[in-house]
Amino acid sequence: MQKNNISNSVIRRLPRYYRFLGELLNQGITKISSRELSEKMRLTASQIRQDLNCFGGFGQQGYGYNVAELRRQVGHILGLDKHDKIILIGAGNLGRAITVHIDFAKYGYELSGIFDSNISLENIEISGIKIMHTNKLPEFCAENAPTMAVLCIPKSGAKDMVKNLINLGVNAFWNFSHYDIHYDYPDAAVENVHLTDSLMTLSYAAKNKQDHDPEDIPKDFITDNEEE
Amino acid sequence: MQKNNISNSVIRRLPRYYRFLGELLNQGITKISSRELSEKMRLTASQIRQDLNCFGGFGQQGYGYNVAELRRQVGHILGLDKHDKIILIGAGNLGRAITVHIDFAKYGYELSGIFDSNISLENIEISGIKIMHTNKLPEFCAENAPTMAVLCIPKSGAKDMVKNLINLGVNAFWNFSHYDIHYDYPDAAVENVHLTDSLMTLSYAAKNKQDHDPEDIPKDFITDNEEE
DNA sequence: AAATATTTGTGAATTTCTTGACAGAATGCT
DNA sequence: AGCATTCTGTCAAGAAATTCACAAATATTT
Repeated sequence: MQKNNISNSVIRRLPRYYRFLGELLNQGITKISSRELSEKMRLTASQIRQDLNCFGGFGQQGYGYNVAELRRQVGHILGLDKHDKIILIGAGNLGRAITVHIDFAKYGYELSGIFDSNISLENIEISGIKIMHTNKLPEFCAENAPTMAVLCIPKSGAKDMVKNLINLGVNAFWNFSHYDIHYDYPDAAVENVHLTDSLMTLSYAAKNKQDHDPEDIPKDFITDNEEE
Repeated sequence: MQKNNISNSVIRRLPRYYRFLGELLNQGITKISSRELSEKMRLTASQIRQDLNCFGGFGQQGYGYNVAELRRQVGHILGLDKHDKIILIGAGNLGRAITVHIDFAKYGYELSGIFDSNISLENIEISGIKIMHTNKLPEFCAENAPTMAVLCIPKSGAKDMVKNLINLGVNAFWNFSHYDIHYDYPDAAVENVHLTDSLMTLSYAAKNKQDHDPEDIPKDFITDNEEE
């Protein structure tokens, strides 16, 4: 079904398709054409058709796309129907905010454990999950086999933690620390989040908005209409 | 100095350059060639030279780039030396985490106010800043003239809030809500943050890692070596 | 039932982005 | 001081991403 080399550009757009389709579904819209969707998402109809066709022909000529079915398909492509277990390491401000703010279940993950190396946090509950000390990780992973970890720890402790987790069978990392996992483990699936990059990009946009023309909004900034 | 049409691809790379240069500076490295930097950042030397030359010739043939000076220049391009005021709207979990976790001063912004519509949060302090009720916004903005706002509020209240803020002189938004500002205010500078997109992209990578070849890591995933 | 409207999937054209290659300039070694 | 080495800035080639254009298929109207 899936052509073997999907470009990164396409993959990065899939979550946005998924969100918009969810929104349409909430609004009770059952079918949509690439043209209509392109207007809502502010991109070209051609791009939408190209993107979707990397994975198969989900549409029907003369009709368009069935919203529910297309969303299900995109979700499947993204692996949102896997129902894997995920753990979170580091129950500081960021870790707690992510625990509360991100609805993991909505994206096919079960947040099954929260860990911190600070013994004084042990047994404190966040969103109904008790924080465990990191020395409980081997036991927990042997029992629950989580495949993904959210890293909300400082760079200093990250290297050892990743080594540990890799050995315990975790091979995907949502990495809010600034340690570069790929340098040591090129085979792990890694998504680095650098919120400050986003802030700096905004700073650039703000500066260049003030200075000159109120024209040419870079396309990536025109975006997003959504649920939640 | 700045050629008028800098592509979005280049702009999105600037924060990463800035981070790496900061790291080099911390390590006491005073000069670097595009080749050396390319090895550290895992991209081509040609791209680095091409990118930097969009903004001017910061290097010297036979020598390379002066790290401190280049970092200062990139910071200036990004507008990190503006020292504008920024406010944060919505003191929920996410808002509090951002307040504590993001070092705004490091990127040229002074977090000067935190606002929430929940009256019971009034006067609670986060990172030394007292939460104010949102009805204090007009007075506060008249006095302090913040130019940027971090939006940590639900989509439902976002539209009215943005309208308000625009009228109060705020024209840049770090938008964690899922309301699409650009639909109504095409001239505002907006950076939308969709953490769940990042999670879904990771899900895709994790799935396709398990399934087949341990080859072809998409280039965007190989990344980032950093301070903090 | 035929005619007209839509709308997809796809190959080709176009545009954008990245990489390669090298002249010219500065460095540092002997 | 001369010579080999390093390294930038830039132009041109190559690769990748996006858009255009249209045939084939379905839907809708008359």
